[in-house]
Amino acid sequence: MDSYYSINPKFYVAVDCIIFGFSEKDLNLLLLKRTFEPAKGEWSLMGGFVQENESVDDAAKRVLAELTGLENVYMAQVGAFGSIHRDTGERVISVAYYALLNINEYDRNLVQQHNAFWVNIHELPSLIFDHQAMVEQARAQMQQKASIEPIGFNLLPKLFTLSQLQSLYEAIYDEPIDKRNFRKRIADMDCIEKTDKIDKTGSKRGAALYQFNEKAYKQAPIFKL
Amino acid sequence: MDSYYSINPKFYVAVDCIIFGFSEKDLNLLLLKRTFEPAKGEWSLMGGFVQENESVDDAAKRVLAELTGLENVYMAQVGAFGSIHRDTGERVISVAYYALLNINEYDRNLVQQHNAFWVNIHELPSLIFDHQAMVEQARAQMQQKASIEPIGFNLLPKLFTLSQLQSLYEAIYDEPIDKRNFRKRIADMDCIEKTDKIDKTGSKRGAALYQFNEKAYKQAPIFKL
DNA sequence: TCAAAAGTGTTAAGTTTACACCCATGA
DNA sequence: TCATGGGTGTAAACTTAACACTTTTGA
Repeated sequence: MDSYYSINPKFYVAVDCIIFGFSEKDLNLLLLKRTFEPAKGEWSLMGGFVQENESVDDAAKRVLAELTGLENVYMAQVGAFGSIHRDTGERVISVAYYALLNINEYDRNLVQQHNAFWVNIHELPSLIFDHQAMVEQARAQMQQKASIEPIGFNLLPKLFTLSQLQSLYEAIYDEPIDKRNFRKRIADMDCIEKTDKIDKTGSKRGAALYQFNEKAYKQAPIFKL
Repeated sequence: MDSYYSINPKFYVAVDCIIFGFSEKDLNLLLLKRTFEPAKGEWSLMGGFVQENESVDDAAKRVLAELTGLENVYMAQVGAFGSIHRDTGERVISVAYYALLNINEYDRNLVQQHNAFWVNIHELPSLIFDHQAMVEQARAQMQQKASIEPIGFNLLPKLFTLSQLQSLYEAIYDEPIDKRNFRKRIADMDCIEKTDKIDKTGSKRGAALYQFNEKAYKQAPIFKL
């Protein structure tokens, strides 16, 4: 049944991952200092080629797992990048995805093997090809989505303090947030609930630990930060 | 220089177009009743395969022009659709785009040759493959974008009445808008300006014709509807 | 003369912003 | 005892939403 299609050309299709982590009150990206061609020695996103036996989404998940050892990570598609000469080698059409993960949970060995490093989002190096455009679009889309859907929690531990959550959103929006107004908004959302646990590591007094309640969110999918 | 890539498979890459028009107070899509395989006889979006000598964006423009005869049409990418069996023939990865055009300006002959028809968005037939998902995503993205960027004007003639503009936004949001509140918001935007022309076709009294001022928008890119 | 669309302001409700002090504790 | 981060409420500014009548004119 290939008769309708076979006059058309075929292309390499890649996926590239914009991997966000949150640490030290800033967003970070997991980037490769390439030890392989093309563009050996330069910085790039983690990427890989789509294979026959996987969907494009699955390819992105596989590539992320190859670098981090993680599965079931939150990912969202940024879009397709299809300029003719975007890859300096051969023509490759790439689909970019961003991933949000807890920066304390990944496979250090794999990351080291790939010569990958967490880089503060305010100190990004030049990236190969159109990877900078991918990062910019990912950042804008993630920011937009984080304001109306509870995706930010993927960047935090299961239990977190309100100060941590506030710092996270300050990093996402890249602007300061008023503490009292922030806490008022949190209090209005049923899906963020206080636990009886206390974090003593961040302050002398100790801060209440909160968690995101998935079920409560599904019952009342209200989220605005 | 293909040595790094050649172990990887290649794929057909297609583009599919969600073509929006505005008529009779409703959004419409330009759809094909297919006269060709695969899925002959069924309804689908206009699509085509990416070629070697064009970017993916350019392929989308070309495919749109093949059907409508139009160039310089507003288009935005919806995203890549890459399930393994999304196309029932061979594996095809498709990138969807939506287009916004003035429903009075297109090449009737080309459209007829392709057996394409404008269909009210509330009366869409079943579509092949994952085209319905493409339409839903396109609709959501267009709605979101139309609220913060002046893309809606692409669906109207250069000169339009405020009633037309209001009907358009009611169609985009699929909900009624208060006339006085709407006109107040328009009055606050420098980029929408009254001309000295009057439309006499829509009412006995006649209505002032307005136009979008691109330069004014660039100087003060403020838009909220 | 009347039907049909154009045009026009005000008020109440709700949302957002700005802002400062006391608390608990470990060092 | 004091430095550090945790925790709390109110009032003003702004934005949004609700609402009804007069005007013009061609049929």
